[in-house]
Amino acid sequence: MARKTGSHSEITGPKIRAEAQRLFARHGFAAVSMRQIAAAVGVQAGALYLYTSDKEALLFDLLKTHMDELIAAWRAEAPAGAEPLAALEAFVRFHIRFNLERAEVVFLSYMELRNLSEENFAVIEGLRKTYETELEQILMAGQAAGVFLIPDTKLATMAIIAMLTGVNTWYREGGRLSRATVADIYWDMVRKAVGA
Amino acid sequence: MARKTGSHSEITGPKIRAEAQRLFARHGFAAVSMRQIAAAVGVQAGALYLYTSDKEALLFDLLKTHMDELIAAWRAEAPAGAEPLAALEAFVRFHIRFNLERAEVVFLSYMELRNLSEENFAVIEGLRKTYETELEQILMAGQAAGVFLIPDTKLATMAIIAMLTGVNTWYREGGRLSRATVADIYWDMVRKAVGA
DNA sequence: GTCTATACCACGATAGAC
DNA sequence: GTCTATCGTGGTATAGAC
Repeated sequence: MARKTGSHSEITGPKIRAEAQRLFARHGFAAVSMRQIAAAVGVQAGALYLYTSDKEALLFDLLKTHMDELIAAWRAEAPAGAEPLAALEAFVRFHIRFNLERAEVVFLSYMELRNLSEENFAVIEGLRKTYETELEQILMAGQAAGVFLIPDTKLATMAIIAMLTGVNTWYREGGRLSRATVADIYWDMVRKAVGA
Repeated sequence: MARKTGSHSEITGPKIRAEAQRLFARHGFAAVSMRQIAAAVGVQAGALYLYTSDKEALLFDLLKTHMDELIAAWRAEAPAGAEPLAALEAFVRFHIRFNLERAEVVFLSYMELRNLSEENFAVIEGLRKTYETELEQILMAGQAAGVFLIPDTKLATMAIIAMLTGVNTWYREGGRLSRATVADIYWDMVRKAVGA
């Protein structure tokens, strides 16, 4: 017996997060209304509050989950005990691939931080810092081993991450270059930039 | 005889743009109301419409002016007939300096493009493309002359601009490094990245 | 050129029926 | 768990007095 209403919490919860992510990425957090999200999910606006305490919590949940998954994915993939050069190459390829696979939420992570409360902002910033430190430690190890020639590992960390994340702003599926080719080219530039 | 009301259009116009830029950069275009802008300027909300046709036109005016000034400033400063290596160094130092000097509107240019109408978006994108082409031509000239070793000048253009613009996300006045030192370090990394 | 006043609409969030 | 209905607020933009 199909019915129009009833219990769908296992479907509705993830669907709300998915639609919110899509709409926030497309139009911006402040420009998207709870009514729009509800319409995209197929429920009434009031029903959203069964799954989230308020609009900001919805954004924070998306960003927090993303950062946790980013760090966990890198740590699962990082070659243990590898030489700095191999570790750096792994990082470059991982960052480009992971960010292209999750372009929407990556975009959110860069654009919508200021819509978080002070406490929630600090949480996301801390996770971002944790991720950046993973790269910086590779650079420092390579510098100490004499295989990299980097004037400042802190600035090199920021420069490399900005450069890699920038791929998301112009890459289009089905364009001139495949993801693998883009990764090859960026790895070439990063390798040279650190003097390896 | 001072009077409370009267003609102030020569002051009010620029003041509206300045306050709008500050508020848009701080809170995001969609999150700032016309009432907030008016309050910061010291007029009533309705008075803003003497200077702008609507809220989006205010944003477009800021971005268009910025892009025009960016391109004009670079063309005024670009060393005429210089070697590719010198031209690239000039570009790197110019981009970092100009963007740090105008951090607010640069931030807007990256964050608020989606709040423009289709036509206005195309105008800004065209100007951005024009600016990027200035760099790409330097890279192509150096590649042709054999002084650069770049796998793909298009990607190198995007990578370098992303890397340089990224300085704006972390640089704080009075921090560990001066602007000049930051420019030195970034120039070192860019120079190596292009194989020079 | 700026003001007050306001039209009109959409917002986030909640209450209570089913 | 979802619905309808609604509260209170604040949004953009305009009208008309001064």
